[in-house]
Amino acid sequence: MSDFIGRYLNKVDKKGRVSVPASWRSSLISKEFSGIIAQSSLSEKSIDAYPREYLELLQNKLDSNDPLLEENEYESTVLFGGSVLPFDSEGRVILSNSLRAESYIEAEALFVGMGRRFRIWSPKTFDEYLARAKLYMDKRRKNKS
Amino acid sequence: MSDFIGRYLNKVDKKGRVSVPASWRSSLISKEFSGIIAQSSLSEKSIDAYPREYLELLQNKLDSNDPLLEENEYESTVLFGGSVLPFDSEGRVILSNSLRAESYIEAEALFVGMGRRFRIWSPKTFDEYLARAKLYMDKRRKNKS
DNA sequence: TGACGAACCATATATTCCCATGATATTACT
DNA sequence: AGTAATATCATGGGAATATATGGTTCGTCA
Repeated sequence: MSDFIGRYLNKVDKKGRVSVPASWRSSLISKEFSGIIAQSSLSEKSIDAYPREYLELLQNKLDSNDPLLEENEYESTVLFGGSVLPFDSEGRVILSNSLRAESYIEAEALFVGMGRRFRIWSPKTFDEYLARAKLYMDKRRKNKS
Repeated sequence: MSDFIGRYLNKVDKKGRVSVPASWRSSLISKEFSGIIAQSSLSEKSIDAYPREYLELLQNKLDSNDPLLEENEYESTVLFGGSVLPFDSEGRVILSNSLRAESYIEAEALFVGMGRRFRIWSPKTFDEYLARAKLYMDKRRKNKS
């Protein structure tokens, strides 16, 4: 079930193209669509990414709700209103200018697995995040007893 | 399943024409009708849009209710009273003056997927909406435990 | 006959595909 | 084990194609 594991650093070329880690691709390929769904992360300066199947699951959940309720509209917009990034023939995707700008990604993109989904970071921003995460984990470890 | 995913920014020419994202068109083409059903959103300053099939779904839902109830009458009028916007030969639709005025759309139209339907926004108005939506989603994320 | 809308045509732009190269890892062989 | 042969993957550039966009013409209806 955990499709996206590990950390991969790839280059972004001047067209904005970047290779998606080869070992992840099989989880991102289906008959209907091959590629990733991406959007600026709500909580971090990074790109949230997931397979399209993930959205089908959400769709099922949303179908049983009232589509005209405001909260369901918010959800639909945020989840489905991201970017669709199809693979090119060598398994790359194009990160649009806005996606790159909002995540501070320039020449290098760091793919970080999160199980069912993954994130794409600028290496530097990720380092800062990691430092914060470690601090949090440390505090948590000491409080617990 | 989820036909309308992603976000596309297209230009509106002086005749009010705008291209519908090519990847969405196949979901909007059928033998009976090719184009979109659109109307000013009830809740937001945007245009609600969907394929004609979407109306069949709603029809089924309404059929299970009492047609003589006042609220069902309202619903039918609003949902089925939208504008019919057929494609021209290159996959564009014409946004009427009133549709544009009510959604503050001028030179640019932003198509935002919502799964089974989509909305057309002025970019600026959408930014404001997205901020609100993110706030809601963030609150929701934190409440969950 | 003039305004309007619909179809048609032309071009610019963006996207996708295709091929070439280099790097790295893996396997095979002596 | 050491070295050669092979395969996989990342990367880069250019050509071909699809799409978006803008303009013009034609017909219709008021």
